[in-house]
Amino acid sequence: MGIADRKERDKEELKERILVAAKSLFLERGIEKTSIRNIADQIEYSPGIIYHYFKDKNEIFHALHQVGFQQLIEKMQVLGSVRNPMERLKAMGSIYVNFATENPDMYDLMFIKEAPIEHVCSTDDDCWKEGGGTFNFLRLTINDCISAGHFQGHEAEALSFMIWSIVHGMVSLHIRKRCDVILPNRKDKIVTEGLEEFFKILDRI
Amino acid sequence: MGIADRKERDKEELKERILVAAKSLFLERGIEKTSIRNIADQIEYSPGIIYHYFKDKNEIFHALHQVGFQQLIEKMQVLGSVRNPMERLKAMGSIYVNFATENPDMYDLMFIKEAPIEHVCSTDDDCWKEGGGTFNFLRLTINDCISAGHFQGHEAEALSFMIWSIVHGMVSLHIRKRCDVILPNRKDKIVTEGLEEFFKILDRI
DNA sequence: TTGGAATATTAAACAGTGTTTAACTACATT
DNA sequence: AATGTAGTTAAACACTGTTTAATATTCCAA
Repeated sequence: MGIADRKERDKEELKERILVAAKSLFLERGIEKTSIRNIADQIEYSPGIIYHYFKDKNEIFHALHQVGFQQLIEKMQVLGSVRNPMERLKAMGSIYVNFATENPDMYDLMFIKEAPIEHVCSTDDDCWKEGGGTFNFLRLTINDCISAGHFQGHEAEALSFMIWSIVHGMVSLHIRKRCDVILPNRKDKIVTEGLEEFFKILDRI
Repeated sequence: MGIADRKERDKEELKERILVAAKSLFLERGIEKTSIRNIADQIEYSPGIIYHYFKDKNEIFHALHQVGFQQLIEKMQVLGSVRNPMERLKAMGSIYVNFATENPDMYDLMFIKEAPIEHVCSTDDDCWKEGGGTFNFLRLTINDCISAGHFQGHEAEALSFMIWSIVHGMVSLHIRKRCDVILPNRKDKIVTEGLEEFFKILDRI
């Protein structure tokens, strides 16, 4: 059935165009100021059409945030070549912080905004498998570190959560402008400098 | 001039009533779903009146977030009695995490939301002195720890920022529901458990 | 006590928002 | 050519923050 196939492709194509439009608008004006009507204007369709492809606005930004996770996971690929688990952990921290610094709006969407996670919570199938995969990778690395004799007396999962929180905390304070206002003179460097302080601690554990 | 005084008091009173209404609405439905009209309804005035007391919606929530800082700073008072700087640092972490867990919406407003900080940035007088005071208190404690021989080789300010980020990271991942979805089984305990992992590290430094 | 100035308050409008509905158009199949 | 279906739209609904001009209310001096 070639026609049904073509129709299917057309549907996918329009869905993709909606996503592309949503992404470009979102990256240049933020989530709040990207309206359904803006997106519709960009793709030259009427606003109503968007609801035939996405349940609501949250679903669009959930789809977008998945693109962000693909980017992040891809960046993490190089970690396979880092043998020493402690070095791997550090490299992971650097990649994470770099990703957030280079793609602040995407990071915001993935780890701070409520919109995409609300969509996950309301459709309870696979619970944030994108983010879950990333966290699992961290947990495995921590396990390797423990096997290599580091982090004695620690509990792997809670420790992984805490270490994730270190990098998340720094970049989210930066993204949500609490650095600008508390350390205005070193606001741009403070995240990487904070990361170095974290590395100093890792060097002794 | 008694009359002018009374007028001044009346103005202050209405401003206070706006704030009280805003706070109760905000705490039960969030910032986005608290509209100027809702607040006006609550105080039984027309919506326009609010703009005679506050420049815009951001200014209202900036005022509210200051109330939150007063609460936090008050909770921090007991720290004066903790002599050992490392113990003081730990106690500070516990207070911070408890505050965030008990007042998640207030914490969100103070450290995550964009609304109040945007107001700070647009009116550039005293740059977030509420938050600045809290951070300064942490910095002083860290200095005490360094004087007592801890954290050798570290740079005080960047270290303070990183340590702040540990607790902020944990509570903000929790508040913005990334714990629910990644560690659903231990979602409520994970923050205090993460804090314990942090304490374990402090015990060796 | 009354008139006028100043202040407080409001209704109405503006330009936008997400979302739903019923109507309409275009097209593949019979 | 007629029919059924899928794609698309215009219009409406109930909201939003904010500004405006008009209206009440209050105060003070004459």
